[in-house]
Amino acid sequence: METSTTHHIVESLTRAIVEHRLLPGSKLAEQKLADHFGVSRTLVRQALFQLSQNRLIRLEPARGAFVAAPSVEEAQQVFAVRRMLEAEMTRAFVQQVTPEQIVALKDHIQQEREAVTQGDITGRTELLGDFHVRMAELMNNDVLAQVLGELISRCALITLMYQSRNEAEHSTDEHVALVAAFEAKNSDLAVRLMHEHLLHVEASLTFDRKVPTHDISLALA
Amino acid sequence: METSTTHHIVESLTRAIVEHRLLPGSKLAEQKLADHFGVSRTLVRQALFQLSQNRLIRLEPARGAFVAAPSVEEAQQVFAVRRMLEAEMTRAFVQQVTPEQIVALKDHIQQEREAVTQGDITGRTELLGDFHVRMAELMNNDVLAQVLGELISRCALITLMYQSRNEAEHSTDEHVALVAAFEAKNSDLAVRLMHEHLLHVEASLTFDRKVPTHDISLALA
DNA sequence: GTCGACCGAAGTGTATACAATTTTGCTTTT
DNA sequence: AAAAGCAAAATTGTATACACTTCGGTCGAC
Repeated sequence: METSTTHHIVESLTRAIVEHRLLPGSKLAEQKLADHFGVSRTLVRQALFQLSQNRLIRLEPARGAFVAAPSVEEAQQVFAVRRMLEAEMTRAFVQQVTPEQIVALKDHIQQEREAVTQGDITGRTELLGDFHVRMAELMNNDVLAQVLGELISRCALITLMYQSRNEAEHSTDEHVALVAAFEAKNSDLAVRLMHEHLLHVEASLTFDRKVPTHDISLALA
Repeated sequence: METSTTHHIVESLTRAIVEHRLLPGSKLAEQKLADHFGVSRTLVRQALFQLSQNRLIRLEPARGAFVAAPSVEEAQQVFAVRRMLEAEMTRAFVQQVTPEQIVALKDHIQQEREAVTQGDITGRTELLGDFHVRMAELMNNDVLAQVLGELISRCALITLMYQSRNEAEHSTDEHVALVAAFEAKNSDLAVRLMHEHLLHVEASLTFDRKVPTHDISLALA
């Protein structure tokens, strides 16, 4: 099972959703997607099912697939889980940090800066999330990396739905401060910085505007 | 999408795997399952794909589906993530605990005791894991409950692969101690107890025996 | 006698055909 | 004119057919 064709469709749709080329609430008709990718509905259905597991789309019985529109409550819950998980991840990270890991994270931050200066919004958002996944990977804990990756993938859609002011530089600065705390092996400081960092990211989202956005956007699309 | 038939197949296979009626490494042939459930391969394939997302089975391209055999490393990683996540979950739980929640957890522990005295091994294992999910549900955080539920579902297979000595009573006792700490609103104590509890559960597994168990068990089955 | 290649059986991967449900637009009725 | 009902079109759900890969075994060569 698990062919590369299906994976390609998933990747393509994921990018389209995260890059906001497909707006939340949009219908994803199977035959149209099949025609577009030049495959049968079978493979499209596999891809849609996989995307529904990632919470990027919603499947309604006998109605079809729609781009997900995470509610404010769900967004806040995702961030609450991230704060719980990443606080302790940070503590464990500092306890076993190596100079090579510091270098790897500093490299990553450099990539973030380049994306910011080049105005690459999509790549920037992705890199900012990847910083956290990279930490998990550097700890050699695949399970942690996977779980965190799923959470952050859900955050990507949330961020793109609710983000208001430009906050990329701020996030990168906080990443720099985090790495400094890692380097100093100051785990209490690192945990606190991580906790505050995630609070800042959540706070930068504009939950206040009344958003049945997806219904309207469906009409516009 | 998402019919109830597929869900029924998933449930049935899940029970069979968790109850060890299907041993790790066993092949799950699509046509045989289709005949058994009286449906076409289409629905079986959907179910198998869903089970692979839950990490209960492994899909090998052009080879088929096999009951998963989590490695020792993966088991340890899952427990490491649980410790990170549940430590902070516990802290948050104590901060917002209500008398009703305490009652709910005590009720749950009573159920655990009944399963233990009745020798209901499967129900007992499930209830011991559900205690942790119940905490997440009581916090009104669906995302947390879902993420934790997935981790604990993976633990179920791990536990059944590696568990050695009878540890159910011990776990229930530790749940009692946890609830006592919740009731006293002693978050530091609760966090420490939860951390140690998970260490105990992991320590009760026998990672030492050399386990290419799944190959052998395939031969036996 | 052992190793290797080929052939058949079995099983998976994909496409297509058919059934069931929903959606849509028109007709009819009030 | 608005609403309810009905029928046709479109879309999803399921089954089946066919192509391709893998697995087992036998036959043949060395």
